[in-house]
Amino acid sequence: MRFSVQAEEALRRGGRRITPMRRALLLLLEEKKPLGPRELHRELRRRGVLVDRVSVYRNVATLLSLGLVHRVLGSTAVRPCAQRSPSCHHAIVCTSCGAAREFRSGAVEKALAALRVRAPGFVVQGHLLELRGLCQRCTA
Amino acid sequence: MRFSVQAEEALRRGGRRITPMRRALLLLLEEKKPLGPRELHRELRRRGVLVDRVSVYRNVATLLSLGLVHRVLGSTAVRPCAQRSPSCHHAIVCTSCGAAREFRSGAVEKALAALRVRAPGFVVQGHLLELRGLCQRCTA
DNA sequence: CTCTATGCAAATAATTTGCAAGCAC
DNA sequence: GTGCTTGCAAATTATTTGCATAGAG
Repeated sequence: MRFSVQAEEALRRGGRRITPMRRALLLLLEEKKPLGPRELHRELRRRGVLVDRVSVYRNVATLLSLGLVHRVLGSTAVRPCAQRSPSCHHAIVCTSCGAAREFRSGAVEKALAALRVRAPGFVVQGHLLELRGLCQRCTA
Repeated sequence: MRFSVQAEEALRRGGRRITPMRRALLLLLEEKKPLGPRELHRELRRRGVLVDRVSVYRNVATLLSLGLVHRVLGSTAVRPCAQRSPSCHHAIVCTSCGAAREFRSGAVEKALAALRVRAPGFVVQGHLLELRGLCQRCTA
């Protein structure tokens, strides 16, 4: 299901409301690469959604707290979470243009599951895995 | 080899100098959990190293640029890199107290290596993997 | 002695908070 | 109508920059 649609449902379930700016924000996150608060703000305004900077901060915080987005390592940029597992993320991020997408790998998941059991004295709650490299377009 | 020792060598190789504050900073990073600039500053002062906040920023930036430390997820805190691979990090981080350590897993590395080959159109340069959970002390 | 590192001051940028008014439901 | 949301103003906090001086090699 599309991210923006399921995110709206999750917001409703959480007692939050669907406002024009939230809708615009979700659509933006859905179609663009990971963006931070200031970039989201700029892009929203460019699209004619004249929203305040502070509201972007607040909404990003809301989405984070509901587990609908997650931060990319080492930055404040966020991207949609796959619904299947709110605490486990596998992303592949371009170090040149910042584009990101999720990926699945049975082998990696299996290895991580095994690790989870063996982690000595550690209760594993989730994990984050990012492959970093150059996407097709940036390679050319 | 101890982090602080190899870090000093790397600094020298990079034409950087070994100052009292750098020595103190490296020792601090070696023994404590991941800390951000302000925490590092506070802790250094507590230890009697009366350094300026700005210098901490500059030195953290230096260590990052030399690949001697890396940031942990979603924060500006840094921790020592394992020397073996500057672009690949496997850390296990406590979501309660912030303690972190590295781990190795042959299974995970093998799976990632396989992935590296199959990543369609993507030139993989490295990866970051963080397990998040509760450490032994925080579980009790 | 040469060149990097540091302290200090100050400019910028990022993020948070309080409150009144607006709008989703 | 009720309560979550937003805008606006302003406070805080984080980070960067310029420049003169100190100190490592």
